[in-house]
Amino acid sequence: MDTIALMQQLLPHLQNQRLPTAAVAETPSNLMAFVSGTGEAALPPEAASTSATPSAPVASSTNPNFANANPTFANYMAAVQAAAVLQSDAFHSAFRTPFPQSSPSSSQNSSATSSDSFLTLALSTLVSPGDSSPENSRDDSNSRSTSSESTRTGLLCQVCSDTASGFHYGVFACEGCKGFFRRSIQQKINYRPCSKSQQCAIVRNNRNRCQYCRLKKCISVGMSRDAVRFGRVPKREKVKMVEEMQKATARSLMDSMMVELEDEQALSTAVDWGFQEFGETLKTEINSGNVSKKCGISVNEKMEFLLKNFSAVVNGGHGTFTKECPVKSVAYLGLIKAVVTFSESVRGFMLLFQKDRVRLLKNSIFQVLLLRLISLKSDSGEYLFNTNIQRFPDTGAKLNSSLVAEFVERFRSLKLDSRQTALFTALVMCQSEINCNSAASFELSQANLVKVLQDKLWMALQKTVIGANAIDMTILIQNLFSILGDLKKLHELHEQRLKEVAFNGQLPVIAKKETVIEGMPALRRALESPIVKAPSSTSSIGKIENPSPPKQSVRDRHPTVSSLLSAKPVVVQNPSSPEDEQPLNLCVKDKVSSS
Amino acid sequence: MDTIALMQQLLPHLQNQRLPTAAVAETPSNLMAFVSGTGEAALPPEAASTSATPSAPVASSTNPNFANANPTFANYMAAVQAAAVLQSDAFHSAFRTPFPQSSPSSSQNSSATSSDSFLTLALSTLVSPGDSSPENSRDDSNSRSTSSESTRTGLLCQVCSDTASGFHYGVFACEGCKGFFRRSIQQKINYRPCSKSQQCAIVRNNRNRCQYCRLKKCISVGMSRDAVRFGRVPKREKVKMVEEMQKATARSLMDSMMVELEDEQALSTAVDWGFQEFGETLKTEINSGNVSKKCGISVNEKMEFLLKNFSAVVNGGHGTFTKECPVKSVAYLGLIKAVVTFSESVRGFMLLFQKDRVRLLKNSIFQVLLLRLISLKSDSGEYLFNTNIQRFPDTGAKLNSSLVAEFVERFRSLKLDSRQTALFTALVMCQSEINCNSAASFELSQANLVKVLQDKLWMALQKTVIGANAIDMTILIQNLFSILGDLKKLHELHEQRLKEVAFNGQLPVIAKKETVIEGMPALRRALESPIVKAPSSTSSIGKIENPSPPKQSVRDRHPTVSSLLSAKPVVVQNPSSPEDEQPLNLCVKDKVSSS
DNA sequence: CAAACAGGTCACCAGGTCAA
DNA sequence: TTGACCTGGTGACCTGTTTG
Ligand SMILES: [Zn+2]
Ligand SMILES: [Zn+2]
Ligand SMILES: [Zn+2]
Ligand SMILES: [Zn+2]
Repeated sequence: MDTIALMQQLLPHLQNQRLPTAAVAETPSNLMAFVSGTGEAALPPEAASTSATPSAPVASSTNPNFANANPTFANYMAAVQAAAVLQSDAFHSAFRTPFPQSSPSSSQNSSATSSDSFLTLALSTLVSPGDSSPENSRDDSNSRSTSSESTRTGLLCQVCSDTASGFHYGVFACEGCKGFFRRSIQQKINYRPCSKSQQCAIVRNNRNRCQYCRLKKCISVGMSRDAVRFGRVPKREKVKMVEEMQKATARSLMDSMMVELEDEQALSTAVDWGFQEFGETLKTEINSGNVSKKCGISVNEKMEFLLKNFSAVVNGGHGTFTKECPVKSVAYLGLIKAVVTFSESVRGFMLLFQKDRVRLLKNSIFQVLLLRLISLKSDSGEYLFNTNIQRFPDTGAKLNSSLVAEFVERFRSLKLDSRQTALFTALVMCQSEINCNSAASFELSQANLVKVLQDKLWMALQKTVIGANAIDMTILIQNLFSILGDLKKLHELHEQRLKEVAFNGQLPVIAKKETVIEGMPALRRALESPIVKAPSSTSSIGKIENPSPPKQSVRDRHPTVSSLLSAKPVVVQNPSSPEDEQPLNLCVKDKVSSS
Repeated sequence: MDTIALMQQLLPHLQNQRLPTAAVAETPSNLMAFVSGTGEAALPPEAASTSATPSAPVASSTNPNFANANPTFANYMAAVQAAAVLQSDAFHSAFRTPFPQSSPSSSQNSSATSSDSFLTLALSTLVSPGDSSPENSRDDSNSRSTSSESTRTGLLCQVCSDTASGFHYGVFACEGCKGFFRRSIQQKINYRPCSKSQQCAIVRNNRNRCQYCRLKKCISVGMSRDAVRFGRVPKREKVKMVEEMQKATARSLMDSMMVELEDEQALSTAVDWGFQEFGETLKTEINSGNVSKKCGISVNEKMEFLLKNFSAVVNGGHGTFTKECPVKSVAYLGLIKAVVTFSESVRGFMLLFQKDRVRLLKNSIFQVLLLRLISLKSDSGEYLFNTNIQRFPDTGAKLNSSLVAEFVERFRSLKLDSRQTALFTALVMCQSEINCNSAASFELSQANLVKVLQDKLWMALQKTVIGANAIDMTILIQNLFSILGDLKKLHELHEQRLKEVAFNGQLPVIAKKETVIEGMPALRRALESPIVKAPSSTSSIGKIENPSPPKQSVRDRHPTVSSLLSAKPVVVQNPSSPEDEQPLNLCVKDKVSSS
């Protein structure tokens, strides 16, 4: 099965992991049903649509998570699941627990369709489950009962948050801190007094970097030679142990994040490396033909094809709406994997729970891909992705493509270097939740963690633009975030719309545009804002062909497409007056033709 | 010091006894003492051996590569043990537990005498030690003992594929890459961004050519300051590591084997070539007088002499039992060397570990020699080796010789051409372990390799007999394997018996024949099977002169001499009815005379 | 006893050094 | 600048001792 082969190619790091037979045993019928339907995935949309009715109950009965998925989509789930079973150990955690948040977030998300499970599933499979809550150390059958028993209580070292081996010198401590403290008090060593204000956070990863602060932490948590406790411990301290553990867990996560983000230089460098790595992977993926099997077309066309179909393919789970080249969702797995890999290069990101990482990625993958694509350069330094607004023939794609082209122009006008682009992309990824109204569903600790990460990334990005027009740059960059969020929404909506059109056989695109935008409150608000002045022109929104309503009033507290695109796509000359009257450029065709 | 580290791994118990830690007070001086001892290890072995800690340097001086260069019996045990250390990737655990079995195969082998050391030693010497576990990539200019010894751990630098010195910054890395990465993160170095597309391959030879790509590779393989691991490696990880290493080794070995055997045509051609070379060498060897110094006798007589005495000479390690012409064992070294050379012409055979090659050759050398001898042809196309059943004067040799004659007749009736004979011989060589009950002692990876090699040879051989009587040929060839195995056993037993006779000065050959066969369960079963019907004739086995007990019953599950020789020596007309009543032809004289 | 911890042990590694 | 070697640790296990 070529799907398996593809997965094997895409997931080399999972190759050497053992087969998760337990997981297979857990959901045998489930998998069988899925696998049996895999073959249909290769069928063109027409054939798949004919079998929609009979196979729909099958899909819903096999897995409740995909209840309202269309049949073709179920086939893709099958392919991915089968491949995941074969390849991934992460399949355990991805499927052992009920699916993280397949329906709640998407249902809350106003613009999200109910069939984005392919992306969710792919991300859940590809995003390594290594977060802090589950123990990654104990997975094998350790024969020793004593050590595993004490370890399994989950006690953490009060000094470094590593797994504690017991109660040493009056506190729960790991073997390392125990030995360190013993050595420290045996030979009365005076450590060098710490170069950085004696306030190093001590976690497992960095506990050996500052002996001074480590000993300080040891003493501060109460380690003492006098506090030794011998003999068997009565079970009266169980409760206290658990409390300590949980407190230590929360603290250790934030400490780890702080430590991880301590070195701003390292953060930037790592992101930069990851972004370049991402670019290489992307080039390879595009050239490999997974995206588009049409061999004759250029790289630029392939990229456009990729972007144009990404949401439809990934969310819809079937081929593109055009008949020219049906693309399977699995073909995009390599792209998803590349994004996941890039996310892992963002220091601190891996400290988040897998659930949150998946959500962030799900909300930002289109933007991240777009940013990486439009910043790709050839060896000679020229952009590989060149927008041509007139390229897309069908009217439906015009709005979307034009917006993309607009964004590309604006983005490139910033002339960000490699590092800045990488940081910006990372920031887009970590801020993607902001544009969704499901932000409240973040639990507190994780929200704090994400906030810290965002702040640090933003700080790092800001420091790269110190200079003459730093303020202008900052404002422009901020604007770009909003543009991106709306672009993503528009893109998804658009693709969904076009899909419907393709199925219905009609092309009421222009007439329906109003409806499309209706489903998107923020965007609608942005679109309506210039019309506040002229409410009579509300109906003219549909007539995209000639929309030049003068933008007015101050920038919205939540700047959106309309207000942002109204700015000149070149470096803003006068950033203090962004309210300049500008035409609304939702349809850029007019603008291009006029300018 | 790598020597110390290696020896510590190999001999942890010695290490424990050696360090006089009880006398030393506390850690710093303790460490100093230990380290100072380490410093001495850097001295050459001669100097170090005079010091207080001589064990490790002495052990290191017994480098197996030099130890087995001199094939004397005194060095034999050392060579085998050292070779075992060299061969086995799992030598860690092998020494941790009491050494499994120094030579289980030879002791388990029922027919092997305790004095087959000459053959083993000769093979160990002649078989080139170049197996796959040592690194073939490093052939240039590294005369350092340290690198070659630490190579034995089998760990390579994940950055440059040089020999890794340990687990540095989260990955296995060499000293060079470790230092490079340390320097890179200490001083925040920004290397010049690589002139050629940032895709330099980083290997040992060119790792200093592009710092940019080297650092990139370091990061991409996961080097990080956060990933450092201090202290002793946990047991589980070490075991896992060794497993991974073995798996990787096995996988690469299997890959190499597959590649080696990919071209079936080349395989056949090479074997054919080698077999012909083998024949030429054999002719030269026989004519040289090494085999028999009696100059007057014919070539045919020399061949018979060779065969007749081969086992005795080679296994016994002294001259023949006859006083007429004492032949030293070393005279047969040329033959053994010829066989070894032939084995090297079998593609893929050199990929096996030396240990296994030696074992295979030891078990098959007689058959291989026999096959080569009986298929030797003069320039005019006539067989050089002609059996004459009446030729052997002493009664003891008759059984053996008769069986050989029978086999020759049967084998030649197949009318195999040169290539087929060569393939058959190679197959015999690679399948020789099948007939031994020590097959279970093969470690898995090597057994798999041998199996692949066997399958490929068998496939190549089968493809040469496509045609009318392909099935018959196949069956006949399969039978020949079993005949050969039993022939070898009989031969060895016989020679051993004769040796005893020679020492005792008696000739109770016929009377003892029963006893001889008693020591060989499989053969005894075969011999007794026809006698089940007539148990009274058990004693008549000794009377080889007139043994025609009717063969009956079905073929044994392990076809042996009796059942196989009972088939007609011509092409089987009716292979579906092998149970046909046939006379037992252990002594072929009767049969030959009757037919 | 068995559980649990202080202390010891020694297989390991980061960082420094210095000749090439 | 590189990397083989050295120094100064580090921490996973082990051993001996102290308690319920
Ligand atoms: Zn700790
Ligand atoms: Zn500090
Ligand atoms: Zn290296
Ligand atoms: Zn380079």
